[in-house]
Amino acid sequence: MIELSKAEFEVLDAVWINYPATASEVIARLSDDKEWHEKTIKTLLSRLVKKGALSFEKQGRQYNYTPCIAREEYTLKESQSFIERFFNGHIAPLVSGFAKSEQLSQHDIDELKKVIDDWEKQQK
Amino acid sequence: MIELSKAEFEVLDAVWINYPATASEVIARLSDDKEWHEKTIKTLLSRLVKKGALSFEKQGRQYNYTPCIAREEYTLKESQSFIERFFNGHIAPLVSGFAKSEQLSQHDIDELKKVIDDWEKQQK
DNA sequence: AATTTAAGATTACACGCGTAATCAATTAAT
DNA sequence: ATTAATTGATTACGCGTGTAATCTTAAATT
Repeated sequence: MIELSKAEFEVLDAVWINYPATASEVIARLSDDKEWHEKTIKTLLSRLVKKGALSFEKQGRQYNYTPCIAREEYTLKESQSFIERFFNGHIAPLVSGFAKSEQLSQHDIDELKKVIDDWEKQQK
Repeated sequence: MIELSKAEFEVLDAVWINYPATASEVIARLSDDKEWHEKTIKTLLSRLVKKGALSFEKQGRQYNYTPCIAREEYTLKESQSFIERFFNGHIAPLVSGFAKSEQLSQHDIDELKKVIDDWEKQQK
């Protein structure tokens, strides 16, 4: 599995919004939430390329970056390893923890029900 | 929030099994799964103390370590920040990702249903 | 009493990460 | 044609982490 740092993921996340994307586009997308220096973001883009999370094509003197993995794929892998580490591979205890600490809204519950519904339909 | 590294968490996890626990007990508990050197584990115990995750009492020349936080409390915080980072604070998409990739067993579904049931009962 | 052992304290060290600054080269502007 | 600006490449640097080795001191053994 490609291992990304927190900051690297956030940059990749900005590319996922819409790609291919140039460095300046990524910098623009991040400028609202982050106080990162332009140079910092470019460093992170390079590291993402080096790690195989981004590819690029030259367009004049700029690069057009494209993710090498889908967001869903990456977050699934991360979720698996998270749940493995903290809950021995079982997802229910995580949800249960949220429930106990009153972190769940009716909306969350509805969404969860739908997930379960869909799962059961698909079983048949 | 106390920030623990992966290795630190695994050592703390071995203390949570049963405490107070001496260094040798922790080392013994970890020896099955891990190839860690005894010195490595002691380093991690010290770092956990320094970070305020463990406290200890002297017992002769040994220390008796006790966690300063409950496992549930720690994993809840970690889960929150994980779900915030990857799923914008919503838990259902995580579960949904598992479902789509066929990571859910009937048993998981049953447990999730129970969590939902309990939540709804408690709402009334 | 002297010596060995063992526990925790201190030190070590390379690598990844956050956070840029500087360098080199090419394009845009004058 | 020069010069200025901008892009990606390279270099920097302190801190955390994984992974111990060495040091110090007190207890256990002989």
